[in-house]
Amino acid sequence: MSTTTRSILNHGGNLFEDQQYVMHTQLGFLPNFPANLTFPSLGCHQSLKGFQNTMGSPSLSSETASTTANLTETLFAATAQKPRQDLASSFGGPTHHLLSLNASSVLNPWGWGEVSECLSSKRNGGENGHCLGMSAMKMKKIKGRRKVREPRFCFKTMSDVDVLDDGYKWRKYGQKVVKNTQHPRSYYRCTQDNCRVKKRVERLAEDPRMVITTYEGRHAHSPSNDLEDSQAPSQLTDFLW
DNA sequence: CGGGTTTGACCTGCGC
DNA sequence: GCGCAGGTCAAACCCG
Repeated sequence: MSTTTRSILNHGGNLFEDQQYVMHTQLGFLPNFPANLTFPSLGCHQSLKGFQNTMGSPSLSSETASTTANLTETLFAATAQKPRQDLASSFGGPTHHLLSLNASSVLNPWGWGEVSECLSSKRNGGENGHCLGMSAMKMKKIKGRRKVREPRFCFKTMSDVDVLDDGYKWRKYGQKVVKNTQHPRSYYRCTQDNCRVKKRVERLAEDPRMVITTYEGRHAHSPSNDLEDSQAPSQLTDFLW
């Protein structure tokens, strides 16, 4: 067991479950996920940056705990779900942080503007120095043509495995070496019929330990059997490196 | 044999 | 129009 894994287990031991919950929450995997996805102003990119900090740190400092609390806040806000007490306490974050969301945050739509901001961090001098997929300018043009695109969500995860088990079954349909990167980008599609959700997986050039996952679209089905399988103990270990 | 992966070719959009 | 780069296709291949 890695140091990171021990760290996670020492801080509640429920991180996988919560991470899975997080992913499901973000991507519309939950059956009651609102049709109009909303995110508070914290934004996906910053949220998962906080998550990454938590995952990557050998021990949870007050700062990362606070960040994680914000992240949790964000994610619960997205679905207006009741926050999990165990998660809040495990991260050392005051529970009231999770409950202090105002309605405007919940109702604040996470539109293309924020997606663009997230994806164009390189162009805008973002600290991560990588651009996930389409540039802001490109998307602007597409938007101008009213070309409808599925919502996208991106996040970083420190992992040895490229493809994180999110409860769904994916089929790889392409791989491409992106310019100025050492690692190829892989393209996946959901294998479910009538489900057009796609995801891209690549590793961060600056830190190959970090996996960048970008989801596009929303599942029109539940994880069902796949999710049950993914929650088997053996696969939990795989997921948590 | 069916399902998944690999990989070169092809398509599309954008900048010049 | 051309070249470049990202994204997708699909035939070949692999594996259980």
